[in-house]
Amino acid sequence: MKKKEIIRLSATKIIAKEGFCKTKVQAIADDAEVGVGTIYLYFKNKDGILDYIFEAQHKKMVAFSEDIEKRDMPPIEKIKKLLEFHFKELENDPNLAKVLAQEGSGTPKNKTKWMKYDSIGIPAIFHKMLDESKKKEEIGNIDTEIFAAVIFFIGRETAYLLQIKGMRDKQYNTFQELVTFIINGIKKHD
Amino acid sequence: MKKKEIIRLSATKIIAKEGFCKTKVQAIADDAEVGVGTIYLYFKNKDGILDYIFEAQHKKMVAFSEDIEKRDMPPIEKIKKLLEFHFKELENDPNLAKVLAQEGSGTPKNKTKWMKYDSIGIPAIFHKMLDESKKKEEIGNIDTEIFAAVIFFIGRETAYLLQIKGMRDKQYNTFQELVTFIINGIKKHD
Amino acid sequence: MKKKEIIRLSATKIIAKEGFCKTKVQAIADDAEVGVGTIYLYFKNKDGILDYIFEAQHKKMVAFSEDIEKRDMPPIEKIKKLLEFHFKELENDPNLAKVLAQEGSGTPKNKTKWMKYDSIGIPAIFHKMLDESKKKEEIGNIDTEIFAAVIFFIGRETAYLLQIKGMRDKQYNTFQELVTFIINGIKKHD
Amino acid sequence: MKKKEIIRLSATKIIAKEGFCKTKVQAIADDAEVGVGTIYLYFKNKDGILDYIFEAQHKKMVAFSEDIEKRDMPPIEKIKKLLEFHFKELENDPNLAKVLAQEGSGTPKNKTKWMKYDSIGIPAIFHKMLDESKKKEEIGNIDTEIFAAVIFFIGRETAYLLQIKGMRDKQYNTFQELVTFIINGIKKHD
DNA sequence: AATGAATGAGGATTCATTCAT
DNA sequence: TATGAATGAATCCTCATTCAT
Repeated sequence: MKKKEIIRLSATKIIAKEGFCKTKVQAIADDAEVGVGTIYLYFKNKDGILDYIFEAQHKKMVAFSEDIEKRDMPPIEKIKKLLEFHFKELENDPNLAKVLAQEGSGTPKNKTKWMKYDSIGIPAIFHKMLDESKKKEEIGNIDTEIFAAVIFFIGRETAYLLQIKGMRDKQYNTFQELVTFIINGIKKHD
Repeated sequence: MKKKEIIRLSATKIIAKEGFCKTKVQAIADDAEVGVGTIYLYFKNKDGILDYIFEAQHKKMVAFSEDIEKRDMPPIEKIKKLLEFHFKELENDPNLAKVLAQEGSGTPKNKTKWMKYDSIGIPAIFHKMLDESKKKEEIGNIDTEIFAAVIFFIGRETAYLLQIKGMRDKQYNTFQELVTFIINGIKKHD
Repeated sequence: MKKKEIIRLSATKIIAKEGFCKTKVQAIADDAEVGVGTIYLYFKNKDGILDYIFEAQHKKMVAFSEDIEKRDMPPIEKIKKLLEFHFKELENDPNLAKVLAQEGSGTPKNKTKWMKYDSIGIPAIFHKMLDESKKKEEIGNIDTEIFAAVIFFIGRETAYLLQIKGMRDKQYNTFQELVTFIINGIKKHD
Repeated sequence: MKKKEIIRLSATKIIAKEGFCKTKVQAIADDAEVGVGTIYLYFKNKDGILDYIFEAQHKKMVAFSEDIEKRDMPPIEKIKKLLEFHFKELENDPNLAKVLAQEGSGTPKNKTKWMKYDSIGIPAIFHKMLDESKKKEEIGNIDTEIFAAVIFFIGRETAYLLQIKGMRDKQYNTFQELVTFIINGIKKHD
């Protein structure tokens, strides 16, 4: 694997455990089995590492959503598919889920470029889908912007919670339940 | 007001803006208009300040939930009441919402006593209520432990989001919609 | 003495011995018998210390030249007086002389505020005096701007040389000879 | 041209602009269009590059002085000739002038072999000539050792000043004036 | 001979904490 | 109680130097 990716994975692991602020660049270097200096060959500074973690994940999500957009299905099904992908990703890489949840929740001011873009970009995808779905009267009269963000964070938090609480065995069910919960929560009720 | 409370409020304000790690004790002292040394009269260390913020809020929540428990009403109504209180609190003090959401999401290892207790204690209350509600078949067959935590965090996250996105005007509606969303999401569907 | 002055003196001593680049802030702190942190209470950064050394000396020189300007004497006498003061200063504090000579000779780009002002300001004083003297035909038709700078540096270099070469005993004579040398060098010769 | 010479010229250029301490070996490599590693084929370390710059110039000066020594002319004329050569060299390569002036002024302790030798060797030549001249009573009763060094540095400093102040057009005259200044300064006055 | 990716010792700076007043 | 000047451990980042290719 490329050195940059090795560093990204080690950083994700350490930051998940310690939190970004408490993570020492040296610790990442040690885990990645490279010298500290090497990290600075691939990243401008410590923030740059976190930024890259967000960038990598963000690009994956966007690629998937673009793919889904092309397909012909009811908007609410698209939302379901995206939710499933979103959750599946976080389920597969719990460290990543932790980092995205923990470090993505700062004030915009303190966010790096991709952190900002991530917490705007992904919810924006959900937002667009929710609007479509609302137009077709599949879902009730909710504030789609806020709900898009809420849905986005529910996934991250849950992946993180399962991890924290050592409930990895519960994961499959939980994510399915969560998708149902969200779909039920937003569907039009008479 | 007591000095300790003045410091807590200043700390909440600054930490909300900067994040705990980047917050300098000096900045809190400046905002509270006391000397740095004074802070150390009331708090053992920097972590102690954050701990106290969680402690204060946690105690409020517990007091309310104990009050509600005594009353006679269907469990799902209790959940609704607690949710409304939870949201109302965060709505009234957006800085507090930010701090609780941002700093509450660390690894247990890095959490101070009350931070841990807060994210165990409050969800535990929801958990108990959800279990009762499940027994009475008001809600579907969900993993109540996880959902308790999810619901707890949805509140924090949303209060925080509204604040960040500068949508304070949307607040009243959003919180109502959110209560509906959650209640619908968990209710038994045929 | 004020802490800031103690630090300035220690810095002058160490920088004279090691050169600015090789001087460690810790070494200055050790010599001044203060903590490293203390230095940063009084100076913005390492450069700030050097800057202050130049500032302090510059102000002394300007004060003396303003004093001399008020007096009534032939311009060439004023030059002589200023030269003598200039040399005397450097003679009394050889470490200072070294620092001013060594670190004052960088590219403007690398100079701090007062370093720049010093190597412009002091020669400017000589320049003005030389122009006056030239008008009165005391001195020959030389490029006064360049000579002002040359005279300025001769002093610094010489003080420095005497120090380096361990010829402190020669000092008194040398500086007198140097004044004569310069005065003879610039005087009108038939 | 030989690689070593290409590197020497690039180093002279960069060091003149940045100062030795702030010059990065990589920057020299870039300017010389060679790899960093290549530099270490020709020079033991960074100091070695500076040393070589002094060595090259020193050897030129010594060659000329040896040539002049053989000729039959009054000592003061020899001094004049050497001064002219000294100035002409620095005039032709302003970057070199800067480097010699800036980096030649360190404490002996920090000087590399040739840096030391340069500021001992060249002044020694002047010293010898001044002594001869003094014996023939061409010049006054000055401390010839100190004046030799002073004269040596005046040249470097002036070449450097003209460069810094962007007065390249003034050069020819200035150097002539300077020779006159020095000769007048040291000549016997009745 | 030539390269440049990799290294890690070293140094500037920060900031939580203390303690004399 | 209240203060803030002083401290120094801790940490990011740089850059001279090496060495496998």
